[in-house]
Amino acid sequence: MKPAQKGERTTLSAADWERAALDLIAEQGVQAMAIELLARRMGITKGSFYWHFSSRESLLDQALIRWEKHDVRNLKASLGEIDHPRDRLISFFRRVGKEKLTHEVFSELCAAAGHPHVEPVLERVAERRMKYLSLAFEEMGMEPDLARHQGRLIYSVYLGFLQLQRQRQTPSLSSEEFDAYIEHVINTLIPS
Amino acid sequence: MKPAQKGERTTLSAADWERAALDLIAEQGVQAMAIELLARRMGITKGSFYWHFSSRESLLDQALIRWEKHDVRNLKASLGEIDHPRDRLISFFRRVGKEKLTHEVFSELCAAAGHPHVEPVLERVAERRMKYLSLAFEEMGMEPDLARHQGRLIYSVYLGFLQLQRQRQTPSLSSEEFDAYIEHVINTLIPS
DNA sequence: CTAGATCCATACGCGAGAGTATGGTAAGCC
DNA sequence: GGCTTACCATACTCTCGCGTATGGATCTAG
Repeated sequence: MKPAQKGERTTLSAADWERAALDLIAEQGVQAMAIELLARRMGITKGSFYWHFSSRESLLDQALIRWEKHDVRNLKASLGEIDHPRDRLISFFRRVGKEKLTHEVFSELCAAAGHPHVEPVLERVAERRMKYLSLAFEEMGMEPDLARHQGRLIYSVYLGFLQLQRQRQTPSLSSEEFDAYIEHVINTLIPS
Repeated sequence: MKPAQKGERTTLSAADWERAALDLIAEQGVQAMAIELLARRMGITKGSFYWHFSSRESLLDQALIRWEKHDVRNLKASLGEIDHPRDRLISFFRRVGKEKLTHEVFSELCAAAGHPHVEPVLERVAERRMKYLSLAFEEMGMEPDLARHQGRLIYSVYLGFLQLQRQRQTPSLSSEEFDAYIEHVINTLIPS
């Protein structure tokens, strides 16, 4: 057969399923990740799926692992390279809106906390992120306990923002209202 | 028949179904609110349900209305009576952990944002609460714009805290760690 | 050229949960 | 006592989504 033209059939890999799964999760949430729907989207059938994966849960696990790795890289990239801790914290907030897919997935994962396979992921991710944030505050001269609290606080603000976003109650992501709010958050929570 | 003894059968009302529904939502989330499960819990069958309600969605709607009313009363009671705005804001945070059922329901509703019947409720509730919060900041002498931002900010902190709670990542609700954190939040976000 | 491995299609079985159809029982009029 | 109405039980139908069974097609090795 022709080995890969327009919509030509080329053989799929497990990674393809995982990526498609993450796309669907980003759009409609964890619980909507149905394998037959995925199959239709990829122009294929279930038969393929159960060759690559043993069950729906296993796909979910693999997809989550993939996502988490990506998230770790993101964290290191966007926070690890900046040396001044204040800029690091600011960049953490500015990061909202960029890395769209990764972020939308995360938002849906938050909504699916409680799911046994999702919870541990969220736990690890939150732990990592809060550590990074707290560390930055320490480097700015805060005592460890204070820095830890401040890290948790600022991460909560971030999570709350995501929640409001899910409810369509954040000022549209690139308006002056939005910028003003971010400015306010930074001034309030990040010491100069 | 004896009109109401121990586990005696007495005729059920729509309100009973709504209360049971809210209980179930608090425990297992919106999507787990299945009518046959509810029926089993109440020692009854579906036949009853479809006499009182036309569909599952209509039960959900009624239950949400009931919850929202309750929440409005709560807000007015716990914030309206306190005259000093600073205490009002502090009480808003201390309120977490009290009013257990109402709070657990809210948490699950947040997780179910995106559901067409839930979203508008969350929207209204958030609007009301943020207004209340902003108003308190205004009364403390903030300019309106700043107060609005601060209201949104503190509400976000609250939402983020709920999210962490769903992930079992908050210091156990009555430890000194918890108190210290709350103290920190208050000191950081509420001017004296 | 042929046998095995790879990858996918088709057609089932099955349980959960919504909604329907219909009949039964108890209570209150007339 | 018969009739109506309120309330509930039983027994279905239907859909959705997971998982399985099985066979067909293509590719690669020997």
